[in-house]
Amino acid sequence: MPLHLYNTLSRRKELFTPIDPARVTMYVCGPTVYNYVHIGNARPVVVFDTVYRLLAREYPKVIYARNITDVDDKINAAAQAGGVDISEITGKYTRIYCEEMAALNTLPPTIEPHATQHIPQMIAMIQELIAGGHAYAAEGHVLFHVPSYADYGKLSGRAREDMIAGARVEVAPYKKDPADFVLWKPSTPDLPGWDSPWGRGRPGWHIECSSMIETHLGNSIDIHGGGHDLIFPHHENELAQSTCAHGGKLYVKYWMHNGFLTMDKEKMSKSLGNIVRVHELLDQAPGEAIRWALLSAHYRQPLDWSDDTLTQAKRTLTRLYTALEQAGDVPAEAAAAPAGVVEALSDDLNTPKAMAEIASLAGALNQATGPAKAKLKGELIAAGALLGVLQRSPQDWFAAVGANKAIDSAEVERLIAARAAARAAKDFAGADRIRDQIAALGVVIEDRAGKTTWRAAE
RNA sequence: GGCCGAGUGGCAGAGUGGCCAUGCAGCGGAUUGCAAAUCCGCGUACGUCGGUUCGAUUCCGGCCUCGGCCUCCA
Repeated sequence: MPLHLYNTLSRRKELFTPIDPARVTMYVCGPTVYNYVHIGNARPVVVFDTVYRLLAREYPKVIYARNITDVDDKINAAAQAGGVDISEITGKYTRIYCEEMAALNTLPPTIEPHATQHIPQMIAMIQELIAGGHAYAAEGHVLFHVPSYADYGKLSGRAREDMIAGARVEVAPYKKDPADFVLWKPSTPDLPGWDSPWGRGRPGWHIECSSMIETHLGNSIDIHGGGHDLIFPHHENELAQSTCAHGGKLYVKYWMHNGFLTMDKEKMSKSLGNIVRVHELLDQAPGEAIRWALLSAHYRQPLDWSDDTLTQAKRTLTRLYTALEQAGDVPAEAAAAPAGVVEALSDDLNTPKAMAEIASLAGALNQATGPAKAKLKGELIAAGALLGVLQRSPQDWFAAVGANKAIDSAEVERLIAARAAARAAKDFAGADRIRDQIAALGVVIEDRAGKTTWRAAE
């Protein structure tokens, strides 16, 4: 089956046909860098990394941009609270973010544009919007005039009347229409700002993404992704301003939004304080296990996070790596990912189904003999590559699982040798006692093919 | 209030108008000195009430419960 993706705009799965097959473009909203990210923030990154892998398999050139928002009131607040320069905050957390995402086996995007490096482009776009009658300056602000775009509300499925009726925020006096949103706002001397035709100020949130997309990807792009909560107002506003700035040209062909990660069924968010940070989880499990856990539910479904989620992911990966390890006597044959896995992913990224296929593949590998074994091994690794897992040696995996435990490997080896001696002497009671000692160290041993191997227990 | 989504076996989580998801956990067996790993087998799962149908967890309608967005937010 050719690739189908669910489009938020049409509310249905659509056949994916790129605007230009020679240059497929995807943009995903990245983080505001003012603190460590939580596991919910990592979900879209892993999801769209998987989309990226799938696209790259099919198209020769895929340009994937993921931005860094490095100008924001929260950054200003963090800098002020710490008594440091803003760049210190953004630099630190950008670096940490990139490291953490890499630990989740996400490929680096083609481009990681920073908002502060696109101020002139933002100003230019705002000027075009003013010239086109879609925006106006007022009291140092520039606002997008929502009634100037007839299709406003189409993406989020909101009627104007409902929005006005539901408006809970006091409307700023300089707004011509309550729904108008900020493109540019004035800065005080102690805040970061740039000179502009409207005085010293800084950009509004939505214009950043529109501008970076225009700069790096073009007027029309294939896929725009992000979390569900970005549909309104962020993506709705982006859609309005970009479409208006480009004379009505198509802005995004496929809008994709991932569902939320919840904690006890409630949205994980910094404001609720129920967050689990990625760097904390990386102390508990390899990034690969976190990735597997994030992909274990379909991306549009909610995923409730618990300790058990991660434990199960670890166990499943251990089973898969064990299958690879047991096939260690044959080299992996160069193979393409099996059709079942590709089919599942092509159906709007059905990762749970792809995982089920991978599990059957591992089962088949465990039973295989002869040439089939090398082929299945290659297929399992190729399938894993599409999901961004199973790309290391089983030994590396077992070591990584035990990495957060202090295991004295020399002691383990000594005990294994002692047990081997006891077994050779048919002193099984003694051998079992030694095995209990080994287990007490948090180590599982396996006697296979005349050899004893060991790995860390979970 | 408006818009959107969800309710599947002990847990996680796909999917389908009639037959198997898959993984973890559990039980039984094979294998093993015993284990571990692996393999085989097992368990009357689809919120609720109606409707359509030869047949519905799957389609339609009502209801209940939960969550999200409407304000910064992945």
